[in-house]
Amino acid sequence: MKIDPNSPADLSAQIAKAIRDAIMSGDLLVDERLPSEAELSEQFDVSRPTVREALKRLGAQSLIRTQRGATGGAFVNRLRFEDAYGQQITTSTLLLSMNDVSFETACEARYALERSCATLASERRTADHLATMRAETHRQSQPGLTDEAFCASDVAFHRALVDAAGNPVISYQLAGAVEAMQPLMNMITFSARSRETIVGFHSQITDALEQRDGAAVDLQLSALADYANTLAQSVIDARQVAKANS
Amino acid sequence: MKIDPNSPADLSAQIAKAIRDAIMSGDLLVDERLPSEAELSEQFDVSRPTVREALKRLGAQSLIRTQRGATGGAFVNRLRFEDAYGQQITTSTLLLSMNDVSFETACEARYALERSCATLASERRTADHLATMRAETHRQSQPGLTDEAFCASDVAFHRALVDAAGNPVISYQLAGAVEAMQPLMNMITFSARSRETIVGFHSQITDALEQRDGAAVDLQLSALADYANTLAQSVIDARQVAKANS
DNA sequence: GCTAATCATATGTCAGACGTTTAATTGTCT
DNA sequence: AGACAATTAAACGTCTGACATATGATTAGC
Repeated sequence: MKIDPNSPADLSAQIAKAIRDAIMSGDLLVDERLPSEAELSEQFDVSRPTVREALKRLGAQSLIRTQRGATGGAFVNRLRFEDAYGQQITTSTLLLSMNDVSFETACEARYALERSCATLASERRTADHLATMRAETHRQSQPGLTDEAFCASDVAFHRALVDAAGNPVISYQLAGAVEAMQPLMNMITFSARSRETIVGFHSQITDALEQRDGAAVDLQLSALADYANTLAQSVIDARQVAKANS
Repeated sequence: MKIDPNSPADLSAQIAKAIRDAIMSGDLLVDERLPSEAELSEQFDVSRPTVREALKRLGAQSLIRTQRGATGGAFVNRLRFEDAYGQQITTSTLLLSMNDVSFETACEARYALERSCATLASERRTADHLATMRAETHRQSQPGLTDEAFCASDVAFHRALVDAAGNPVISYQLAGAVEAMQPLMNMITFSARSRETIVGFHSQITDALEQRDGAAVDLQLSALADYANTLAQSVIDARQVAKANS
């Protein structure tokens, strides 16, 4: 673990990189304790605040955790899927909003990826998954639900579908694709009729999953994707008309 | 933007959260300049090092960038897909290695997700994509290639396939799934014969893509996934035998 | 009017100090 | 001897104040 002392600036970035590399290469194992901040500052020949900035960088990526007290310090963190979800969702959401990704593109990506777990999900779905999906579908049919709550329930439904595939890697990768859509979905005002249509799709998907009919799940997801796009397009059209009239 | 001054510790985490929320909610726009560190430390009523730690956290997530000098400061960063790739790959790789994800599970996820862009890729692939894929396939058939180089080329091939779908969101999501497999693939010693088989799959996939035959692409990917699993299984079996004999 | 020196601003870094948390050690009492 | 309480030490969390450095803006000089 060494850094270049002559390079212009960003010592904390260099230190963070050195430690990150050590973690990724296996030089530092999970739950291993890093030297104390004082020791690190001596090793790298920098001040303690600089070391701390480096450690905060790593902490932000969940690569380390810190503990106070006598036996405290910085420890290599076992990165758990649940921990990574949050970051994944944050990043995906910002990517969509900051790069003017169209609803269509995001929707296409989401459903293309989600369809990829239709087969696995129909093989492995448990009663729990079905129960969650039915419960969310039922919630979505309640009158008086706000659009935000409807969208949140929609996300929960699809999360259950993805989790039914029983593959944590898939669940992780799709967390971003599914959840990052929520802000885009929120621009849509869901009429009673469109909610009814979506609830219908959800019911059919759940039924197909119960019967372990992967092809039918895939088909319904595809149809749902088309419908979501239609809804979004009508919103966009309406806005254009409004703009033209103003 | 306010924080709770009575809470026990981790002021920098609270400040980072406050700013992160401001960015995600749209209160802070892309390329907007944050107050200077001195101003922030006054606003939040903390010292400058604490503010700096918060800013480093955000910098680690590429949410902000900093610039030195008179008109410098911290700016809300436009998160680009290319910037996000790196983090995505780092996180995915660590998730696999730290959670004892089996080759089978990772492979299943990777190919399930990758197959989801078979249809789109066959509709949208350009001559460039095909050229890249053929070039990588050719490289893979060169004798004397190290296993690492073979794997790297394999990744490049699949990246081109994914990019052919022409959807940046899909490319981003799959970057993690595809690249994170590389360390796992590296445990396999590719015999001349197994390389030949893989090259054969790659050729057929490229051919199918050229003919815009999405179903065939899907089929070949599926077969390739099976073959990769077979290879990995033989490595695992061989190790078990070796262990039993030792 | 244009170039060059100066200045102001803001980040990058350092040194030293104090507070707080936490576990281990020590000391005392039963 | 054993259990509980007080002390101590290690480490992180934070603060203050300072200096170094980069960079755009300003000003002086030609």
